[in-house]
Amino acid sequence: MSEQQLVRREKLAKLQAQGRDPFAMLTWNQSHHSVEIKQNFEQLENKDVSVAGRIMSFRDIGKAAFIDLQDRDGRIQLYLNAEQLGPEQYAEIKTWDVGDIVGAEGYVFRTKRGEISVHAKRLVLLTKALEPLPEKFHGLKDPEIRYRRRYLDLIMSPEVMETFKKRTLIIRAIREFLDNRGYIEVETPILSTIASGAAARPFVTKSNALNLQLYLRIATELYLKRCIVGGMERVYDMGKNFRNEGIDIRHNPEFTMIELYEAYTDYKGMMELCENLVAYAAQKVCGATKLSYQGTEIDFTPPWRRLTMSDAVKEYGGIDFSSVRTNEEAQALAKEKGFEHELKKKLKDCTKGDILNAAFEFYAEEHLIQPTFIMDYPTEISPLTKQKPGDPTMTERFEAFVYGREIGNAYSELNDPIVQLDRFTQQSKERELGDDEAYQLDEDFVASLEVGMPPTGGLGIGIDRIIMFLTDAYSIRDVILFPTMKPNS
RNA sequence: GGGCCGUUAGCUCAGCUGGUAGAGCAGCAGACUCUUAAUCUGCGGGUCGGAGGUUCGAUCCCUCCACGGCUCACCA
Repeated sequence: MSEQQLVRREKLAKLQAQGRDPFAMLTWNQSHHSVEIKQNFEQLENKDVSVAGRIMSFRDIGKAAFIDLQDRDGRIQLYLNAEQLGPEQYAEIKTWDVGDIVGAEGYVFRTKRGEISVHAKRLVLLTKALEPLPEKFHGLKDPEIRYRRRYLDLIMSPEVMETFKKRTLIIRAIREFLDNRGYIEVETPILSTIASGAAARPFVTKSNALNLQLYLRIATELYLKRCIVGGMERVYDMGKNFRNEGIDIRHNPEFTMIELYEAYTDYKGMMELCENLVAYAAQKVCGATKLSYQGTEIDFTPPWRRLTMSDAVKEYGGIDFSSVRTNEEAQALAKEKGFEHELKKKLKDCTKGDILNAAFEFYAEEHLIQPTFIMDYPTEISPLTKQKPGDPTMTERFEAFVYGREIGNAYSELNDPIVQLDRFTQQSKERELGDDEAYQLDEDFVASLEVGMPPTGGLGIGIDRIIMFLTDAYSIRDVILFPTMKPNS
């Protein structure tokens, strides 16, 4: 234990010995918060207020002192005067430390230097901090401590507090947007015997009661579609998904996703919904639909650009896939252009669709800075999507890209149970070819389609990624309060 | 998983060519009745991430390990 921690424990022990244990304090009535006092100074001047918060700095100038008190919203200065507080209480207050949590009553005034402050008449130590705070000027820099001990980060960095407040507002705005359109929010299982609905490795866990291996969900899709079958018409689930994959600046093993499904519309309906939903949240929380992200202006104002995958590859890679007829032709093209290393399977096992998708990722993705819908994905990589009328090799699917990153994925939902079963069978073959992320067959889901699912549009949006754009966050860890970390010892 | 970088006082950081460590803030003691990175005087505080190795001698050089950051791969 550090010298400073020992000193604080001694101070605590002394208070406890005097029967004034700060940890025995129960309540404090906060009549006002810091920022509120500053904003309503004219009405509050000379009026009594009661505030509470953490001591962030203590400037002792002899028989007077100034405390910067930090609460939920910001800081307010307290003015302390030895004469008014009495020598005994004033002497005790001088033993309090930066980091301690106090309540203060007094009247609002402006100091000679113009700082709106509370002239304290009564101060109470509500909690003793036994550990000193990070340095007041430089703040907390060490990224490891910031993520592991986020509470320190929140105390020391107002912009971090701001980001997480915005996170809540963004999520609230999204719910509001959907609720206004007649959507029902539902909760689908996190624990399931089959992890399906997306291409990702799941986390595995075990039920003791059922003596059964279970998976944490990787998507909510198949359950939400069951809700559509059940007649809910418009549903969404916003919550955590879990994918047992790599961790980087855009990926955390647990992340927040919204999936929504709307009967009697298709992927074009979802396109409008997607751009309007994001624009709504941006307008509501940031006050604008044109935002700066990492120094680049991003314009979320609808309508967003629409481009087919094939056209994107033509535009950014100069390759015209519309003239490619066979898998063999596509394989030769991949080899010739030198992007066959982008393929996840052996070249000879790749279809034209696999190769088109790889070409898209290789040539086009990074250029999609402004919000763009990439439409019409190959059937073989879209096992839950309806085919395009007149072209069974392609599906009615889009992904939304911003700043070269995928933020959303949507389909005209496949509702033909016979075709769906066939697609799952294809996925099983992919699994046999070594793709351990191929979609797993969910028999009850297919059975639900046999009961009949109306034509439906569905959309999934990565909430953390939206929040990154709306808060100008560089890393996904900056928008997740407690990102996944290894234990540190 | 690969590559690069980092880990020194509670925090932010210095530390040269190898001679067992410094500053600022914070802390402690004192002065100061309008300060706001308050100021002034004095003092204390270190398993230099861990384990080995080289060396007369290692914070420094080498190896391994741990954790973290960036990046590539993986990943919607």
